[in-house]
Amino acid sequence: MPDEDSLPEAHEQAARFTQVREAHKTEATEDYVELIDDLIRVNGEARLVDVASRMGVTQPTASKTLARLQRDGFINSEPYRSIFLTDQGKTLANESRLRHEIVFNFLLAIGVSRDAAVRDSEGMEHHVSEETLKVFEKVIRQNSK
Amino acid sequence: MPDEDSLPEAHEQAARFTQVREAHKTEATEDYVELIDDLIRVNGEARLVDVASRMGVTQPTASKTLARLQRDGFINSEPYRSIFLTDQGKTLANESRLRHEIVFNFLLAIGVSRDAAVRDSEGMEHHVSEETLKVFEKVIRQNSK
DNA sequence: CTTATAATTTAGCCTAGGCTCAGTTTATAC
DNA sequence: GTATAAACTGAGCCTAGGCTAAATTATAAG
Repeated sequence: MPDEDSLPEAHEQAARFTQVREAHKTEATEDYVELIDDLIRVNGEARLVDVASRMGVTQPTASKTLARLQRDGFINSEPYRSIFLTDQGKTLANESRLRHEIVFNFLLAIGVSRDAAVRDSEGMEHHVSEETLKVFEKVIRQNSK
Repeated sequence: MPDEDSLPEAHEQAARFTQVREAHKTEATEDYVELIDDLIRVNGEARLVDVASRMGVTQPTASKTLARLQRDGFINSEPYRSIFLTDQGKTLANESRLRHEIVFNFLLAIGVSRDAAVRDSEGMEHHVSEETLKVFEKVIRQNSK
């Protein structure tokens, strides 16, 4: 039961929520470039139809999001053609994949089932700070010995 | 380097992203009721001005969100008066607080600093499944021995 | 080589959640 | 008890990210 002292300072609490909102803004971008990178590796190219079906959205929704990614310099694509990552997009995709893998392997390491780890790492990866990520890596290393 | 087999089935991958999007929809609601509950405990009442400053948004933004929470049955409030949680709101606030505390204590238990734990638990709490939460609790118990 | 199908885009609509600026209501201070 | 300040609301705008329906372009089949 919290008492008077139990509330953090308003501006600190506000800063945290603001930070979470910032993270949300980049989530879609990260998820899309990560997926596009996967599709290129595995299929040789990334097509909108696959992006849409794997993101679980309709094609017009994927199309609109991809237009934003292009506007912001993460991808390149000609109308009706397949999608390419820019250097900026590749960098973000690599960072996202690494982070995703660390969170996933960490969950496995502490005993979470493969299924839940797959599901939870998708949402968690965007909200883990560098510091926490380092701790996750340490736990993974300890467990693999 | 992924090969042909490395992509999950499209419908499974889609289901995960859809699930994360669902979680996002309830995030704001959970954060607001949790905060309102805290304010009532500590201050005796929850006022919009405090909700806004602690969420890090302007008063009109908080006002609009609170209108939605009222529409959806989580809070009650008369115009220009303070905010009360409905039973549904209280239930959600309790669940959110519990979940938040588990994630926070788990991060501390594995060696994350207090500051980072405070920050990361805010974003992570909405993306941790029941199964993973149980594992987190187990780790907390092991560490407190 | 034409026709049918599949992929992509465009247009238009919706909700959530940000914002500013202006107005109204409530509380506070003389 | 009235003036000022603080709290709250309302109007209107923006972006992101969902959707459907319809048009366009590219591809495949005969």
